Amino acid sequence: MSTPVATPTHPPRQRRKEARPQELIDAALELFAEKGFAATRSEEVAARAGVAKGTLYLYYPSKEELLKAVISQRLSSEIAAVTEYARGYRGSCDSLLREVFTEWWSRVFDSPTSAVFKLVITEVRNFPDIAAFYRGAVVEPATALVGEIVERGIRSGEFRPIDVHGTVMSLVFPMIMLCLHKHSLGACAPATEMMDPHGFIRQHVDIVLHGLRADPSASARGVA
Amino acid sequence: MSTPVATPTHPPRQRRKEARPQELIDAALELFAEKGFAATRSEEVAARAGVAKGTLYLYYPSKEELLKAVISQRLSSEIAAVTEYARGYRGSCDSLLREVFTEWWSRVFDSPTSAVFKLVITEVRNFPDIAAFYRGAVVEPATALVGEIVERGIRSGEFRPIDVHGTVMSLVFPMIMLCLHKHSLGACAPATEMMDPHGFIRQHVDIVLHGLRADPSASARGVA
Amino acid sequence: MSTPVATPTHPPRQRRKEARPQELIDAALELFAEKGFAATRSEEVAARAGVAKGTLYLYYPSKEELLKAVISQRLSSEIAAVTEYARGYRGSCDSLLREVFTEWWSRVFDSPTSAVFKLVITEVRNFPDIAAFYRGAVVEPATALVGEIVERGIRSGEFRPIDVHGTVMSLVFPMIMLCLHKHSLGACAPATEMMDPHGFIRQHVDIVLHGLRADPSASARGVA
Amino acid sequence: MSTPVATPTHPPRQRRKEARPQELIDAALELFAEKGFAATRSEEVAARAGVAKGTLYLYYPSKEELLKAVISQRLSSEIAAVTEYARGYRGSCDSLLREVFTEWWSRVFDSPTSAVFKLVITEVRNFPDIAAFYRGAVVEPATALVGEIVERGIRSGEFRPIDVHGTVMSLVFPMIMLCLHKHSLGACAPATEMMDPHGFIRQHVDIVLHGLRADPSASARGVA
DNA sequence: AATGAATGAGGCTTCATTCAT
DNA sequence: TATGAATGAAGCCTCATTCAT
Repeated sequence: MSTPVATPTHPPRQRRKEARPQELIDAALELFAEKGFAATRSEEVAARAGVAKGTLYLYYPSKEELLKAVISQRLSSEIAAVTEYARGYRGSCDSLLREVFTEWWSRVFDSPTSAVFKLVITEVRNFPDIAAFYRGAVVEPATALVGEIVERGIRSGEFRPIDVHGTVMSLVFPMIMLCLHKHSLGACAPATEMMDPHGFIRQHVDIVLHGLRADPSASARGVA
Repeated sequence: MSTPVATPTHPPRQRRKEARPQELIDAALELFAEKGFAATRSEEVAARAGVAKGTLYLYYPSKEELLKAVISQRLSSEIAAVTEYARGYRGSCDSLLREVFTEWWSRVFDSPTSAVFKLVITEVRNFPDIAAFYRGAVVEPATALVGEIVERGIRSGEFRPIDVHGTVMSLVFPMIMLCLHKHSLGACAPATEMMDPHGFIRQHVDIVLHGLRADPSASARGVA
Repeated sequence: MSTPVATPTHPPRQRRKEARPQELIDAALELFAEKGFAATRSEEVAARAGVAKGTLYLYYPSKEELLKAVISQRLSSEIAAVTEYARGYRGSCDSLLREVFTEWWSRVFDSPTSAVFKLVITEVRNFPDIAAFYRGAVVEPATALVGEIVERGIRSGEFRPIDVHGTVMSLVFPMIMLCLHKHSLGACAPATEMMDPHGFIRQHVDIVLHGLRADPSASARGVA
Repeated sequence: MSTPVATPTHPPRQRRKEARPQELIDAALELFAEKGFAATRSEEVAARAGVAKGTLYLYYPSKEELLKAVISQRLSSEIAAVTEYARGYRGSCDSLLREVFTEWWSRVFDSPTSAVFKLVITEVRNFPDIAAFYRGAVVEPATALVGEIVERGIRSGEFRPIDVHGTVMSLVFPMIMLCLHKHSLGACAPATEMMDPHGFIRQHVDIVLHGLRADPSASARGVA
């Protein structure tokens, strides 16, 4: 029995102009990825960010603009970071690819960024702006980065000659799928949690790189 | 593949009511996959199926029941067909897996079924019923089918010892990703259409099976 | 004590597709003129027209379009009718003007049309479309009609030479003011109802026409 | 009419708080007359007065109180001034009326006061307080002032016997209409600006007074 | 006294669903 | 059985007002 108060107690107002945009984006990413953009009410986003309905609109002029901010904010920085990471690496393409994917995976899977993939898959068709942005800021740089390494490996004879773009997708697609899974079926209650995702990715990269290796006997024959 | 003239086109006036449910499901799958469940108006579904708004409700009691019908209808039959296809196959696990995936892929990618994956990814979290159904009717049988073949390959020494479940995912995930892509980014206008999907899948399965082989030189011998 | 009914009794639905638009326009005119466009809730309009909120939007796509329909619907027809009425009249300009204004006034003042003037005055600045329409469909034809009669009277020597456009306004403005008054101060409760409006207009036209007459002595001198 | 350089412009930093209420009222009158009370945001009023949103509420407890202040502030003083002006005038009623209306018109039309009429017309029905105030402080004194002059003219034989109240309206209504016009249609862009308003009013008063004269030939003699 | 971030009631509009025809 | 007019709950967004700074 708490002391009954007649006056409707307003939650204490906080002025936090600087922090709000990020808090709203974080809340929105969670909810949009969980329920979809259309099924998320803007009031829910505000509530999860700890503000009132109207406050959201002080920072983003509409729910749609919020969506665009959510998507553009997370991804570009990750790609840039990994590209930087790969620059100037010395060693075999095999080990560089292992490094790159391990790095990327560690940044993405356990972070909220993993949810962005679901959001993009789900919403591009409704918001063409997003398609253009995602292609230019994510798909192209990432494809270029990995594609160049694979290409180098083929030219050096480390990998057998094979379609480069397809190889990139063979490497990357399962990682994205795992992100999607995490935010869809994987988030549904009574799941026998599918193996350790980090272990899976390590094994997946290993299998693919194994499958890329130039056939030693063939190359032996070719060299001989 | 198309039967040019023979299809018995029923005159539109006497389209019999037995065809309606399937027409509604087809229309709904297209639209739900394109725009998402929440963003699709039930009137649009009716319109695409060629009936009036009210008619939809004579066949499905609510938009949500329609969604469940859409998802449950397409997938179970495919899995059953492929399982049947694999039963009693004689030959190497490598070639069986190539057969199975080729068969499955040819059934799924170019058919409306490819859209179901996007729908499931998008909507499971909002409709827990769907998660249960999808796990039981799709994930488990499919995983079991492929997993058993891989396991057999390992036991027979054809494949190197490796985590089975992970291997299944390495094989399957890119195929699902390609279905998702087809209905999201891939459907957005100015796309350099990513390679031929059938070619990609053939190469992907090849790379992975290559990476699974117990002894490269042995396989080289086998191939040679 | 009426029989209590548990089920929420829905008012009987009526299908009246043909009659709705006019009913909605009539309701909207009353309310917009009474409270102003911005202060009228679209639900009130619907309620006064005897339909539910959503029904309004089956006939007009937005509150603003409803406003435009309200304004354009009433006025054009009145002007046309009066112009028709004046065509082919034979007699003095003085008596023609009396006829025209009596006719116009009898059509407008006691009908809902009187409210349109308030609406136009109030809302033109917010909706430039309305200004263009009103000028073209009302101001210009009406000014032309009356102006031509006055001009004829001047040329024939029946009226003294005087600015024509100003004269038209001297005649018309009090009539419009009376319409405005009827829907503003005049509608506020404890009013000593200002004289009979019809009597006032008759006297006003009489005074102005009196004031327009060519000075008999002057013209006598001029003629002599 | 403008005093070019002499106006003591206060440095904006030390604009003293005594000026604020008038600045707010001026800003509010402009905006309320332009867009209507309901369609004007209180933040706009504050901005036009050069203060922040919150500051408005330090001077007026609500938007509605601000409206009442706007209306009551402007008009009473004008009436008083003109009444004073008319008191003790010696000469014909005809010339007194010309004087009075010229004086009143020169005070009102080119000043912000002209906007008050639109505001009253628009908002009385929503705010009954305003009706009472306006009747008592404006309509009655003004009617009384003009009515008495007309009455005197009739009793003295200068004007023909005619309904006094109606005559007052015949004189005054076009002036108010012109004020309304200035703030509605007249403010909409591509207007062939209707004649000079001052010229129009002079002619209008002339026509009406002409129409009031007891005997045209007598007046002809007077003029001649 | 002044500011402007924050609040939340309230209005416009959409759309799943119902039901008279 | 099929239709589509009608309904009203619910979501997006605005803005008068409050209050921490």
